[in-house]
Amino acid sequence: MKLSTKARYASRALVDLALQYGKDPVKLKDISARQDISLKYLEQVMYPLRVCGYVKTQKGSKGGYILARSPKEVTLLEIVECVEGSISPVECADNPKLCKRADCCSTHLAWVGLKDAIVRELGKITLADLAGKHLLLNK
Amino acid sequence: MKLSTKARYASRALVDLALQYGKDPVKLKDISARQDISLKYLEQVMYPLRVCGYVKTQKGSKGGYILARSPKEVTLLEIVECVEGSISPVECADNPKLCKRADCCSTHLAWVGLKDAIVRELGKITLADLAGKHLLLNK
DNA sequence: TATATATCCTATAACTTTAGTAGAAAAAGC
DNA sequence: GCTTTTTCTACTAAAGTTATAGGATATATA
Repeated sequence: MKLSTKARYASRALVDLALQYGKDPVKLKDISARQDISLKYLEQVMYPLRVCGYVKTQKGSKGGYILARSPKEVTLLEIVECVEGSISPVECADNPKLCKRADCCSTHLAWVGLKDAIVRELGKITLADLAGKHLLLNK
Repeated sequence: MKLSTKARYASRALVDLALQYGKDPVKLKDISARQDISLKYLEQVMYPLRVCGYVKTQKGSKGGYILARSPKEVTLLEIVECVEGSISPVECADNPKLCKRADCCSTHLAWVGLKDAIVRELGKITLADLAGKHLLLNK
């Protein structure tokens, strides 16, 4: 039940971008330095976030990344699911047809409940929340 | 954020045992057949559950496994943690010292919240709940 | 006491995922 | 044209997952 480093790095990178929201594009090199994440790896982490529309990019000199949506509108749930795929702890919670026992299996119900709890928790945390907390912790 | 098959198999095996609670020892061979889990793999899954004291065993002919505690007292959280280790989605939620950023990192707080949500959800589901649901679903 | 049965324990192997490196192409600003 | 930065693909090493296999040990019963 571990979160991948990709999901953790993506979350930290987007909080970093949220703190610069409305300003000039942010170079990955800078995020890489601030967050202690390899630039080359960070590039790969950002890729799906751009495809999903969470960030926009500008190439070349003076280029970089900017948040494509308001920090208030982006939740951790979206970020994690964009990078990792479904947050569901078991395949059958997303698609009961994958398991022939799903309709008579009491643990199936429990895993669905677990998934719902995770979705509720991550779905209520926005980048704006995290950016605000960051400012509190680092003032 | 996937649950391992070991955790899922362990849960199903213990629900199976809960349904026979108070009766004779149950052979792994029977659980294996009912649950469609390889006998040899199931042996490995059960091993930590015995070490943690969730099941007792009797060797030899007429032997098998029995639940060592009342189904009402055993939660999914305990089962998953026994088999997988900590349920925490990130190492730093269990031990902040593992990450030097922990005390100034807003995502750290979010992951701790996520862990708490998971612990709350799995901690409230007992084997008795699951056995009861099983009987409802299969009557 | 011999036999059948079941658990116990360790080793190993195939497969998948994770985490990261590398390099070159493409675009943009100066 | 040069520098900077993103873009895209390929590759690799290490770790984790999901099993299978075989023999040792213990127990009930004939």
